[in-house]
Amino acid sequence: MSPRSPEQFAHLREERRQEILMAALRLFADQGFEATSISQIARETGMSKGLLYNYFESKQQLLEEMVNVVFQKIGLSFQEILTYPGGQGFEGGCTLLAKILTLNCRLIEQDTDFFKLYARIGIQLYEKMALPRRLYEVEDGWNRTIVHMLQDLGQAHERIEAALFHATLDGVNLHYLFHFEKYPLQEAYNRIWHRYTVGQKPDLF
Amino acid sequence: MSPRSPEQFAHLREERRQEILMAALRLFADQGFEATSISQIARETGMSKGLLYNYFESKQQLLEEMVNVVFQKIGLSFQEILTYPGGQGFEGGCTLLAKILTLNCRLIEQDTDFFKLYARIGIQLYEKMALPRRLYEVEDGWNRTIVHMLQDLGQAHERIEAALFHATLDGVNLHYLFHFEKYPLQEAYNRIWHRYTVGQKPDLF
Amino acid sequence: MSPRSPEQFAHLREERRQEILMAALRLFADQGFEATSISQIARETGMSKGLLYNYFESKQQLLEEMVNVVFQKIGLSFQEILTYPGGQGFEGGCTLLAKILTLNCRLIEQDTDFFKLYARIGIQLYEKMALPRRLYEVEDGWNRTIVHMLQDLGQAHERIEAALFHATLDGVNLHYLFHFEKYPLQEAYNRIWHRYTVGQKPDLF
Amino acid sequence: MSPRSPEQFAHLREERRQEILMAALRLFADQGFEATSISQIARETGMSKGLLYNYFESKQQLLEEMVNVVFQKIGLSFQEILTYPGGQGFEGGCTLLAKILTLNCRLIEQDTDFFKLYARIGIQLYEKMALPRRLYEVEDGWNRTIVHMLQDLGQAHERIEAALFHATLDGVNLHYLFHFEKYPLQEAYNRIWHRYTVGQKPDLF
DNA sequence: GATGAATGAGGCTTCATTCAT
DNA sequence: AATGAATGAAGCCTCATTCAT
Repeated sequence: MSPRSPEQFAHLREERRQEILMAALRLFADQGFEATSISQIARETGMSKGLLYNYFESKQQLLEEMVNVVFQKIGLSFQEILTYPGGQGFEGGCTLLAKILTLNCRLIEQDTDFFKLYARIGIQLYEKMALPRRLYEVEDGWNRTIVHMLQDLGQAHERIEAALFHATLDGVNLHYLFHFEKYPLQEAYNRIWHRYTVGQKPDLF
Repeated sequence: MSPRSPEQFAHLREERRQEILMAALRLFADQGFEATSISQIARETGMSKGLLYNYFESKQQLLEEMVNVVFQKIGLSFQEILTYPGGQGFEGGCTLLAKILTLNCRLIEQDTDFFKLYARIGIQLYEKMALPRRLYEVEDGWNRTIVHMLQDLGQAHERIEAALFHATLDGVNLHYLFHFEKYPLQEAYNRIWHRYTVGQKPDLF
Repeated sequence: MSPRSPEQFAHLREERRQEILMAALRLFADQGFEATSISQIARETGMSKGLLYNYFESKQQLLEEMVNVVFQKIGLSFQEILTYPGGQGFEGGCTLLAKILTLNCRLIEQDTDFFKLYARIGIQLYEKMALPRRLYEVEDGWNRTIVHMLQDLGQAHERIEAALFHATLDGVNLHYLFHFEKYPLQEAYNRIWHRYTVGQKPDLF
Repeated sequence: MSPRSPEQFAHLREERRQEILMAALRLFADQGFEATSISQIARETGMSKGLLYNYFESKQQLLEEMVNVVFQKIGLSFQEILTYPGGQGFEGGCTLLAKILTLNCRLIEQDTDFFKLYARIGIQLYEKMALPRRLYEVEDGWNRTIVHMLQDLGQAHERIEAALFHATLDGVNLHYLFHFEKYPLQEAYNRIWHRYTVGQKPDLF
C-alpha cells in the first residue's frame, strides 16, 4: 500500500540489472553476441522482452556495460600485478610469478564466462565498440609487467621471452576454456612455475 | 558460342564454388558467421544471391563446407607432422620442430583468414555443427606428435610440456592475429626453436 | 499534517489536471499526438506515469479533453463574436471587426500552442475523434458572423467575400505560426482593418 | 526461362517505386507520417512489408523521397510564376495573377494529396527533416513574386498586401482541403481576380 | 544457368497501460 | 494517492530463402 521508497526501488533495480548482466554474460560467452537474441535473454531471466529495455538502452549497450564489468573485474583483480614496478630481485620475481599463476588459475576457474567473453573480444570480435583500445592497454600492461618479472628472474632475451610467456599463459587459458575439466590446468601452471624458478621452489598447487 | 564440354562445365562450377568459399572465408573470418549476410557474399563475389543457392544449399551448409576446407587445408599441410611416428632421435625431433615452426609461420602469414576462422571455431563458436569432434581429433593429433617430438628432443615431463608447447604455439598465433605486423612472429618462433634445441642450432629465420 | 478538507482535495485534483493538460498541450502542439509519449508528459509534469492514469483514462482521452479545452477556450473567447446578430450598421460592423482582429491577435500571441493544436486539428489530423463536427460548427459560426459583419460594412457579394475574409484570417494566423516573430502580424491586421473600413478609421495597433 | 533484362528490371523497379510512393502519399496525407504504419502501406499496395525495404531504405527515407517529389512537382509547376521578374505593367500583372489562380486551382483539385502533405509540412510537422529550409525558399519565392505582381497591378502597400494575398491564397486552399466539394473554390478565386483587376476583366472560371 | 524481386519469420525496440507495493 | 517496474502488442527493419522469368 505504501509505495516503495526510492531506496527500495534502487535496490530492486540494481538486483535486476545484475540478474540480466549475468544471464547475458553466460549467453554471450557461450554463443556470442550476434547469435544471442534479446528473447533468449528475456527467457533466461524470466522477464518480458520489454523489461530489458527498462534496464539497458539497447542490446549493444548491454554488451558494452558487460564488457565494462569484465574489464573492471579483471583490471581490479590484476591491478597489483599490472603495476609491478620491477627491480625486486629473484625473490620478488618469484612472488609476482606465483601471484600471476594462482590468480589466473582462480579467476579462470571461477569466472569462466568472463574469460570466454574476454577471449571472444580478443579475437577481434566487436570491433565496433571503442573497446580494442582498452584491450590494448591491458595487454600492454601485461607485457611491461612480464618483462620486469623476467628481468628479476634473471632471464635473458626478456622482451621476446615475455611475448612467449604471455602467449603461453593465454594459450593455456584458451585450451582450458575449450577442454575444461579434462585440461590439466594446475599441472600446466606448476610446470611454468618450475621452468622459471629453476626448480628451486616447491609446487604451487 | 562454341558449346562447352561437360568437363569444362564441371571445371567452371568448381571454380565458382572456390570463389564463393574464399569470399565467405574472408567475411566470416573478419566479421563472424552471424554478422555476415548472404547479400554481402553475393556482392563480394559479383554473383546474384540466387546463384549462390545453386552452389550451396544454405548459409549453414556453406559454413560447414568452408570449415571442411579449413580442416582439410590444415590437415593436408600438417599431414606429415601429424603422423610423426616418434622414435627419431634428437635430430629427428629437431627436424620435426623446424617443420612445425616454419610451416606454421608460413601458413599463418599466408592464410591468415584460415587461422582466424580456426580460432573462432576453437573459441567454441559454431557448436551447432558437428565440428568440434574433428577439432578434437586434430588437437589430439597435435598432442601426440608433440609428445613424441619432445621425447625425441630429450625433454622430461613430456606430457605436460607438450600441453605447454601447444599452448605457446596457439598463443603466439593468436597474438599475431591480434597485433599483426607489429608482432615479432619470427623472433618468437626462433626463441622457441632455441629453447628446445638447447642453442645447438642456428636460427630458423 | 493538518488533514485537508474535501474541497482542498478537489481543488488540488483540478490543479493537477490543468497542469497535465497544459504540458500535453505544449507537447502535442509541438510534436503532434503520435510523436508524444506518455513518459514525456510525465517527465514534463514531474509526475509518475502511473499518476497520469489517475487523472485521465488513456492517452486518447487526454487528447480529447484537451481538444475540449481548446474548443472551450476559443469558444468562450469568441462567444460574443460568434453570436453577432447582424443588422448593427456600419459602426456595428466596424466594432465587430475591431473585436475580431484584436482578439485574434491577442490570443494567437498569447496562446500560440492552442492555435497550433487547432491548426493541426484543422488539417484533418485526429479524425478518429468525434471532433470534426464541432470544428464544423465553430467554422459555421464564423461564417455566419462574418457574413453579417460584411453586410453591415456595406460589402457586396458578402457570402463569397466572407469565405475570403475567413481564409485570410486563417492564412495570416498560419503564417504567423510558421514565421513567428518575423511575421508582421499587427501590420497585416491593420491592413485588413483599413481594407474594410475604407480608411475611415485610425490604426488598431 | 531467359532471365529478365536489366532494362526490364529497372522498369519494374520504377513502377513499383511509384506504386509505393502513391500509396504512401495518400496515407501520409490523410493520417500523417507517424500515424501511418509500414504494414498499412504494404497492405495498401498488396506487397509484403519486407519488399518495401527493397525500394526504400527506411520509413523516414520514404517520406523524404516523397517530399522531394512534392517539392519538385510543385516547384516545376510554379517555376514560371516563381521567377516572375516584375515590371510588366498592369497587363503583365493580370496575366500573372490569372496564371497563379488557374494553376493553383488545377493543382489543388488534381493533386489534393500533394497539397495535404504540403500543408502538413507547413504546419511545422517533420522538422527533423532538412526540409523547412526548402519550404522557406519556396515561400520566399512566392513573396517576391507577389510583391512584383501587386506593384504591376498598381497596388499600394505592396509588401504587406503581398502577405495578405499570400495568406488568402493559403487560407482558401486550406479551407478547400477541409471542406472539399462543398467549398466554392472557383468562386473564391474569381472574387480574388476581380478584387485585383478592379472588375476590368471577365471571370476566370 | 542466372537474376533480383518477393516472402515471411524473426530480431530489436517503443510505448500505452496495468499492477504490486 | 503515488511510484515505477512489468507486460505485451505492435512498430520498424533484416535477412535467409524461394520463385518467376
